[in-house]
Amino acid sequence: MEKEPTSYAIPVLCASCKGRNRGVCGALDHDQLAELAGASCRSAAGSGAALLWEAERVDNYANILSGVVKLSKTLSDGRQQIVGLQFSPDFLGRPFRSDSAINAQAATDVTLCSFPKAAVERMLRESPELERRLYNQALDELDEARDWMVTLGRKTASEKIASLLLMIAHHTDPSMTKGQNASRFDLPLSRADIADFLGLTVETVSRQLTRLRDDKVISIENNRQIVVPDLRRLKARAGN
Amino acid sequence: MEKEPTSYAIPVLCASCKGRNRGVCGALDHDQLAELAGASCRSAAGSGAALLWEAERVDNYANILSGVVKLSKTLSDGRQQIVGLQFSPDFLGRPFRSDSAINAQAATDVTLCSFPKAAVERMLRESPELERRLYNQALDELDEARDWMVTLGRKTASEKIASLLLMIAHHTDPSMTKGQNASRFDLPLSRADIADFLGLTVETVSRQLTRLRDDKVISIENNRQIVVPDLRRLKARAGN
DNA sequence: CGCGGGTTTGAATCATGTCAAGTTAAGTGG
DNA sequence: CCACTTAACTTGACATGATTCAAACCCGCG
Repeated sequence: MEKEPTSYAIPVLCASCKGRNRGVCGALDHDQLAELAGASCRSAAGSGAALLWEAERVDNYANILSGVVKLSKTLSDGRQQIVGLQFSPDFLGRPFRSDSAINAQAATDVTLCSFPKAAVERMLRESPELERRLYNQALDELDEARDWMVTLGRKTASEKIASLLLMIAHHTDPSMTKGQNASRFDLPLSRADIADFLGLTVETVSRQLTRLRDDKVISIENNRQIVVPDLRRLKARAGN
Repeated sequence: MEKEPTSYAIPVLCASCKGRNRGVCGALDHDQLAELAGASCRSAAGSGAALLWEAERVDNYANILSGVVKLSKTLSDGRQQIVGLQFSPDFLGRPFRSDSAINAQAATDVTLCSFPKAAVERMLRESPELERRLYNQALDELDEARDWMVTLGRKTASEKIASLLLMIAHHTDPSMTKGQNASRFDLPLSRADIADFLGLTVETVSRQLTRLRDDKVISIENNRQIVVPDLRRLKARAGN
């Protein structure tokens, strides 16, 4: 395919982009897409890479094209809490504030499409449709955060683990959208990450996972691959 | 003051309204304000009153004019978790979704200014400035929810209590905006509410409060009135 | 005065954390 | 291909912070 000089063409990069219609880019018309694509920059980050760190103000936003990003906060004495996971095609970054005191780190290998802050903020002012999408993502993240507050505050360790497995399944197993009753997926998180997400220790995470395995609710392959033969049984363990 | 027939007048109700410039109404011009005011309706609710309940779809949004509203979620077996507090002039309601599965209940006596859903949503489409404000409120609530995730997941009982006291002070003690080092305020929550907010039991809440009192970090008058002679000492107990 | 809701206090129990020791799996270099 | 290293994970024994259950307390109110 040739690069079209006119602004009506979909930019080359975007044409093949999985985020083109999902995610925020779906809100843009051809002109806007071209403008943003011109300033955009694809990048890959290996598992564990820091994407944005505490006070260190980065002046980029990004779309997540693939992989999983963990958002976390740390207390001064080192205790850590993961406060959210982001999946493709989520938008990464906190508009209107440069100091969100939140860390973003690649949980798995990740590919991003990043934009300079200024470009996004200009478009935000021009396109209510773009702002609407971001607003909706924020509302969804708020709903998720509140769901996790319930999990963190009121569920037992094993309920927490079950809830997390369900959440990961929903976000990463494509067969979950259909009414399937079984699921298979890779854990994007290490045991330590899971502990930091659920407010537990690695040891408890490990114990509860093996308990779920011993009870035949899940089976574990290669430490990271989870198979759920009967989602209802897992849901029953999640305590909602 | 006479009611002005022209749309350039500030509606009577709004003229004396504390939420006029703060909160979302500040985003509206005279016309819009007049339109919304015409459909609006003030109401008072006593402490404990349900403002919106689970599936029960209410078709109103509201501004909180005074008092404190608690947002909570409940598990099927009755365990409850408060997932947020709202203060004047916060906007109450979840745009774009009628089934947020969240409960809103008056924590104290509350006065509201409520609007029909349809009116707000129409204005939302017409006024990017209004949407911007709501977007910003959502982002702020998201930041707060994530802060609480850290508190719920990684702090000890006494750190949780100290953190809550600081948060309440910030929101309800007007002297907190200045660099004051002391504070005095009323707890808008019962011990049971505090427990539901912090993922504890009433007993632990009580024990930790008396421990803070015995250690002279706070003093408690009438069970609800808290005096903090030295905010730095309280902050030191909050574990950030 | 007694009643009832909210709160405090005490003693026993339990879930989860802590500490320490294995085990597994994946390199890495000889 | 085999030691050797290292990080991630699991398992066990013990300690402890928070819950549970029970009782007492406080205070406004009929």
